[in-house]
Amino acid sequence: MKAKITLKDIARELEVSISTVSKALKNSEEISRDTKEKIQAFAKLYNYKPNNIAISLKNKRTKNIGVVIPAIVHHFFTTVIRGIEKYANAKGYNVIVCLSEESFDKEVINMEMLANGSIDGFIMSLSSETQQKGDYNHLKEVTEQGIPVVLFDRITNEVNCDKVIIDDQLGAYLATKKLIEQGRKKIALITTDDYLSVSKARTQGYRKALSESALDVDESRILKLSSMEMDEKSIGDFFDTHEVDAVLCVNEIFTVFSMKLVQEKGLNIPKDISFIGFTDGLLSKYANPSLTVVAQHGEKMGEISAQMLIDKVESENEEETFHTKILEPTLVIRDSTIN
Amino acid sequence: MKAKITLKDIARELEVSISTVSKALKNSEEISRDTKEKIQAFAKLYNYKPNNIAISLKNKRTKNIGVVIPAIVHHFFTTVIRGIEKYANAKGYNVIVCLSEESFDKEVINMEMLANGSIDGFIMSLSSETQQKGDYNHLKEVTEQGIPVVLFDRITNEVNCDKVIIDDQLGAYLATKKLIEQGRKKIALITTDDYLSVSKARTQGYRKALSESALDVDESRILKLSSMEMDEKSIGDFFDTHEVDAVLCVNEIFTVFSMKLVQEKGLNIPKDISFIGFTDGLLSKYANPSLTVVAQHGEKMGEISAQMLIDKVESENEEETFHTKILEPTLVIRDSTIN
DNA sequence: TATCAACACGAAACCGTTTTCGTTTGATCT
DNA sequence: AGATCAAACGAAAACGGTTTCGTGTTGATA
Repeated sequence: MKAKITLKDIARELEVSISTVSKALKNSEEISRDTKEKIQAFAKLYNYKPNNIAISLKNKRTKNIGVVIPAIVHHFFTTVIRGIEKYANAKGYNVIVCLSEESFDKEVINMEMLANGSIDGFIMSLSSETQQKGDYNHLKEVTEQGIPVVLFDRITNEVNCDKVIIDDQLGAYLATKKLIEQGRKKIALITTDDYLSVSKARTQGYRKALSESALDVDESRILKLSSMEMDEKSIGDFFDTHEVDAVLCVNEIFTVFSMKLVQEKGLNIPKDISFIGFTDGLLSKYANPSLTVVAQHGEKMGEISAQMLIDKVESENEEETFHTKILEPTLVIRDSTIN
Repeated sequence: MKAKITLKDIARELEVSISTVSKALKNSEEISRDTKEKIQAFAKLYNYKPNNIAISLKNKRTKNIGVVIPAIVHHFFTTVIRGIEKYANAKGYNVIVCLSEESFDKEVINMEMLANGSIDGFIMSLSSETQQKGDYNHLKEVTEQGIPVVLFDRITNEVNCDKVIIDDQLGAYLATKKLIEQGRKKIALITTDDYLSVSKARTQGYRKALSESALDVDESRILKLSSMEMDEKSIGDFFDTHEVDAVLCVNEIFTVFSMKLVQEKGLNIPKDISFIGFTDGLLSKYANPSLTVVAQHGEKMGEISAQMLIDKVESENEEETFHTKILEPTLVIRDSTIN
């Protein structure tokens, strides 16, 4: 086991001072050619690499960014992470991932752990519990300490920071419009409670599209589930008691499960009933029939979030201007709607 | 913007020495009740939290663990991360995730970035390119520096470290046996090239089950795809030219895609043809019909990996004993096989 | 009254860098 | 010859903690 070599080791070995070694390795003009070559050769030979921790302490910059998300076993979030990684890595940053598991307390604990010097900034999507409570003090504390934060997807306007979202309302609007165009009249919406910022926006888009087409919004056709978790019973009951010819769901899982239910009732998709979901993931691509969805462009979202964060981190000026980037969702047409 | 407060700040404010503050905050017996109370109250008031970086530098322990995986947009890997996070967080560790994207070079770069003090140990699954090249020098260098490594799922025996795998051979064996029991005779295998450690083991299990049942291994029924990526054409060609009554696939995606193909040919699953896949993910659960799979217990795998790593990190002794933990796969029976 | 232990605290080293500010040479200029 | 200057290097502070070892004070004891 050969331990890591330090500047001090090189200095002792070559009988020069630590500062000389440090400067030589940075190719400083201060040091003579001879000495530099000697030191550099020695360093290469022993595979010297500066200690990141020491540099972080000195520079007060860690080159780490903290990502706090509610869950990782969700296709959308993994694509976002991928986008963040891609951009961050290219800029020499590492990504520390923490899961809040939709819990307010875990979100707070994770942020506190990271905020004490471990990271240069946060990229976050709020846990459902946080959005439900409406308590954003942990975020405010962090921003007041001067640590930049970028919120994506599940955001709040109560915190002063950069934000990246897709236009959820537009997404739902486009999807609903599409269904209307295809002659659907009884369009259901399966969503979650309004405390989730995204669900609220999507419901608005759905309502807007219906109103514009002079279709009544039949409240009984809106199923609001209490959480993002699957609730097979509620969805089953809904289809037992409601007759609809199209369904818009706020995620893939609700959609795929619903399709299975109506198929078991003998209905044909998309002849008898159409489906559109949110999130363009594996489930949509490989469902039978394959799913028409509102694509959220998670990877792009991740890249942009990382870019905004790193820009803030590396900018000298302390100006407090925050931007909200709104991405356009797109409709990916597959076989769960009429072509 | 209120900057973080340090020991020095407290010391100055309270007119004591830094060491006194440090000791007081650790409730040292050395400090009098009065002074301790005063310092602790002050620290609480100003929300003092020690700087992680400074502590890391002093202790030579970062409480970070590096996770390097080939991809994150795969259900199996996300479940593993979840397991790692769960255990690591409970032990006060943070998780730095790096993606190799199946690239040897990225794997090397990521490891080098982290190995210079950023982490206390690695949890890794090898990229396909690394397994193909068979070059494990980056791993050997790290272990020689005394940084503990735990390999999971995609492993190699050329590196001395702890390992966690599922018994892939047994998984494939159990699945194939199941198909044979149900009277299937013409069982296909859709896999990837043998350089992937898991694919190799699974192919062996498949062969073993067939041999034991006195069924010939018809090599033409084994489709080896060149990578983990979907190759729609190869799979399509395969089903066009081969008549089989059961299929075992090494992942969910191959399985679901194959099912779609044969359904389009008018075959009924599971009456005419059965399917079994690997990985118990969303795709399997919500496929139509739902998929019978070999569950890999990713979350458990993650937890065990984290446990093995942290045990090594926190153990005083430098003993070089390495263990390989083999998890038992289980068959999750759903509707793509006869019940 | 001298001695001594216990108490309460401070000085300083250390972790591994970076960086500023000397200091020592030898050469050049007047 | 003495002053000046640049080149080449070292000493030391700093980042924010922890920890060892001293040290001054106090009260009790002989």
